[in-house]
Amino acid sequence: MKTEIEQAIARACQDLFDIKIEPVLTRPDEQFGDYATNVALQLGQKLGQNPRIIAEKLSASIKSPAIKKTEVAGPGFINIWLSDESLLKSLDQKIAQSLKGQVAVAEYSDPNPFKVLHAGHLYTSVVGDAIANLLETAGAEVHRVNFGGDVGLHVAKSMWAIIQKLGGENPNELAKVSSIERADWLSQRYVEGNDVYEDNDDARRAIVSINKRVYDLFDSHDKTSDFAKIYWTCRQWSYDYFNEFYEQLGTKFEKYYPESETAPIGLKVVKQQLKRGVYKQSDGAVVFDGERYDLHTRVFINSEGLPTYEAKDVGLIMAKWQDYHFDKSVVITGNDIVEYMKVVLKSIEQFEPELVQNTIHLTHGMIKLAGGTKMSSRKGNVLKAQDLLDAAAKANQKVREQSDEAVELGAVKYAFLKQRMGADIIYDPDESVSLQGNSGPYLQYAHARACSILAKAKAGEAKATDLQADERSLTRKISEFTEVVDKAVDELMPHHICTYLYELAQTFNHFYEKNRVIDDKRQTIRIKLVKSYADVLKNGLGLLSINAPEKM
RNA sequence: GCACCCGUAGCUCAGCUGGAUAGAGCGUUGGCUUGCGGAGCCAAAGGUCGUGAGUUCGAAUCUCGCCGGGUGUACCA
Repeated sequence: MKTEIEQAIARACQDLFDIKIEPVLTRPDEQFGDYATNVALQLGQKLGQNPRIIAEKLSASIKSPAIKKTEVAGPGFINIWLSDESLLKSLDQKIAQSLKGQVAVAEYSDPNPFKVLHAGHLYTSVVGDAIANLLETAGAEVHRVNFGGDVGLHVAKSMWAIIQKLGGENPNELAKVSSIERADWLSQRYVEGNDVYEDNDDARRAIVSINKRVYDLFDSHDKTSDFAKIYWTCRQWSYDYFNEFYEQLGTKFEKYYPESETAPIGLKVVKQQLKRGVYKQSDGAVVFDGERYDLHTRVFINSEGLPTYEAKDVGLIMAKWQDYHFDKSVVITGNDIVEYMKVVLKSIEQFEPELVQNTIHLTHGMIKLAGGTKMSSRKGNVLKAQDLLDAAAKANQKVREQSDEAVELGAVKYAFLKQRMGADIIYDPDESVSLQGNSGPYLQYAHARACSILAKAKAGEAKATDLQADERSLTRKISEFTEVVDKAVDELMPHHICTYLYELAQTFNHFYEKNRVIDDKRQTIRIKLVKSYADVLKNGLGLLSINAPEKM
């Protein structure tokens, strides 16, 4: 519908002024019609003529069967009203398959084995999943992947503390940790290891040596020594814990890229490109000279010959490229590594420009709890993923006096998703579960309510081609859905969906307040609208991976 | 020091490829009320869009300076 009108405007411009233009259609205030365009204002500048006069001429010559009338307003806007019939027809529009045939990779969450999942992981898991959904709904073949450090200093710190706790390298002692305790038990060990690393020289030396031993496990394919048994068992515990978490959230990864896999790839690639002059030696390390591009210079291989995070990331990116040859790769991380990522990508651009061109790095801010409540674990101020979910459950318990996982999860997800990604998020549990206001549960309830209406009335054949004012407003709003999805896909910004769904629910509630549906003489058309409304709510929430129950 | 991000109503945020009176929610104040799920609806109050310039017919939106906050800046991730 939208493109049809855009074409009609483009034709009129061509005929009248012999100018090729791609008109931009916006959805204005309802009083200004269904669509509006400012082409006349743009043309006015180009042609040096009064935009209002241009608008008048254009307005008279835009021809499309879908249009009921056009009007010139303000400095030269052309406002366009669709016929009721075509507005109704637009309810059946499908989401544009703008990414059909494309392969997309979405990498998000990226937790480190042996460590606890914090609020940032929860956030990127939720948003990443929604973004992957957007790519999927636009027709792309989407691969969800995850990255994490199963080797490195943090693992060595954990391993040191684990061995202390077990009274030596006694893998059999691990059996004493029950399965439900494992995740907490591991994160405790990391905290202990991290503490001694800072305070105790002997322990630090021991940890450094453990770090090497962990890398050696991979080189020697050791799965059977006592040390190896401890490592592999605990590593698996971590992955079990992650998978359980993702299952709870309703997201699923096709593949994990552990650092143990990407490190050798990165090392190899960086060494190859060192010969070609992309990277260079400096103070015994291998660096990329970012300063030539107004970026930082960063170390990719340290002076001991070990790959840094930079090289591991090169390995990761190359592995994804080899595995998928993607048209689009989306990486979602915190915004603290934005400068870092620019350097890594700039270096790769020197030898795989197409890969970098197809890569999009999206970043988010910190997740904080409203009211400044310190949910600090014993070390530092990390807000854990579970703390946040617990806070939602507690808040929900308080208002509804019962727990409902679909509602709590919907509340958290929506609270994260409704905000444009980029800046810090202040999460307010009470507000998120609240049944009034712009919240997930509000929309879930709105959907359940619509379903309840539909359950009471049979949908008939709706033949009406004219609409009453409130019906028209609702229809107009529902018909915006596919355009909003297009925009969200285009920008990879799920919050557009949230904003829209909330406005839609408000529009519906406004309609429903004054207009009877069941047992009204306009029942058939109204039921059709309620059905479309419920479908859009369900589909929209679905794009956000939020459940839309029929009853609450 | 330099670089990047952020600064819109009391609070939390939309709006940012420049366009018509800057919009929501929460909170505050007032109204609707035996309802097809009132978990709703209507209304009011509340804004120098951090600040000062510039570009433009037109700036919350683009450019520059300044102020405030955050992050990053060579062998951590």
